Amino acid sequence: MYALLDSNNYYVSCERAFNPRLEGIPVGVLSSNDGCIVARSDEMKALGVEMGTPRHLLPKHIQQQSVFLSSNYCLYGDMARRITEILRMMTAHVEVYSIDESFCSLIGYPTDTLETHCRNIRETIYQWTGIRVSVGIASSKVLAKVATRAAKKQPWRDGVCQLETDSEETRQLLMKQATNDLWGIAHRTASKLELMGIKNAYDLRQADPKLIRSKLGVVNERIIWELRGYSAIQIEDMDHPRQRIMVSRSFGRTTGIQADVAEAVRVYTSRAAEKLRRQKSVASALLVFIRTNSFHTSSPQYSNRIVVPLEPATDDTLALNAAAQRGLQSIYRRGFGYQKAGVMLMDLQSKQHRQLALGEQSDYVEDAKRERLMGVMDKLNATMGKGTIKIGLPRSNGASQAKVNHRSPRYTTHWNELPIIKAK
DNA sequence: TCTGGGGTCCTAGGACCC
DNA sequence: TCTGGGGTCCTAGGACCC
Repeated sequence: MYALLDSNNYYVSCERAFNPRLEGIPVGVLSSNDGCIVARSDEMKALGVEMGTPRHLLPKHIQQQSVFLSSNYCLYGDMARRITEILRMMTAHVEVYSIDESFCSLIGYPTDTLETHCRNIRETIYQWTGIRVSVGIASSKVLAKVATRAAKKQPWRDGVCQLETDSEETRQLLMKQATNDLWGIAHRTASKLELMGIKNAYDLRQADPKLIRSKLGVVNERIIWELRGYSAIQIEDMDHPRQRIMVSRSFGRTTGIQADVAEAVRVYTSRAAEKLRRQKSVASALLVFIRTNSFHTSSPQYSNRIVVPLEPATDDTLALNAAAQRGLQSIYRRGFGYQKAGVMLMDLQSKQHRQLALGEQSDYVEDAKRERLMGVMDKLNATMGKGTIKIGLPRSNGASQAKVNHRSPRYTTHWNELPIIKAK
């Protein structure tokens, strides 16, 4: 059996845990550059605000009655770690699926105690972190998702819902759930299913797996088996080493200055390299891309990318940045207003098992020096704050710097941002 | 004026080989 | 007019997730 724990309106819940004044009013958390709404409180959902809406397109009356916050990933990430710790304490095995969702294996607990146990977990998380989670319990991940949805939507369940695979209750829920609300099925697949007469999750469960596989591929066939209660989907735990590492951002404002773009690429490459070293991998190739603002249709558009091979495979910020800058130079064109750049590290392998290139001679002395330098850089940046040590000349107020105008304090990770409470 | 970022897996089709 | 067949590997793009 699986339990899926899903935090309600996670980013908003984190903000509210530290700022009770945000309770009961529409709250939206914004994407980078304060552009789009990426998390909404129930009150904001009730106003009809859709996920991903650009903030500036919202009607005025909604803007006026709502509070908008820049995203504070430091805070959300730290709170997520605390929740995961609780889960590891209270269940046999935890697979972290995303920042606000984890699947827990409930092997070893008698079936009739599962719900009580999950209520305990839920209460503990609330007491220790102030975050409300919903819990769905079922024999497969897709059914657990369905259960979690019921736990959220049906108040009388009080946040926890356990589903038997073949019960009437489950059948009713599946019949009420449109296919495109199912995990793994979005509107493209849903419209294809509709043409085949499959409108809800129950229809899909009854469908012929072979037929679905031939028409829509193995991914959708697996969903049928999951709906029937068989476990058919494996997820990658978030802690597993990544196969690609990407860092990209929209700039705070568009720029036609090459140095601005070069700086962005340098900063993104450093970030990506840190992530690479943290998971103890090396990259054999790097992709750089740049693009103008595609929303400004009246301005000339340009977008390009290039893959730069890295030989030997490396995790060294300086080597990676040299490659990234070479790539950038070859695709940069003057006369455009750039809005976004990004760096992707590809063909990652474990550093330990790294293969030497043909004819490569490793320079142990030089390698060891670089290794130490990177180690010191990472350590300083980890203990003294991101960006304590950077490569290249420092520039301030560059165009690529993101706009962050409404960020809450990083309550749990930065002492100096704690609000000061004055004693009388 | 302001329009996110970072991932995964699967599939189809081309290149290439014998 | 005739124009093999089957396999592997790689890549780009589609679809989906939060």
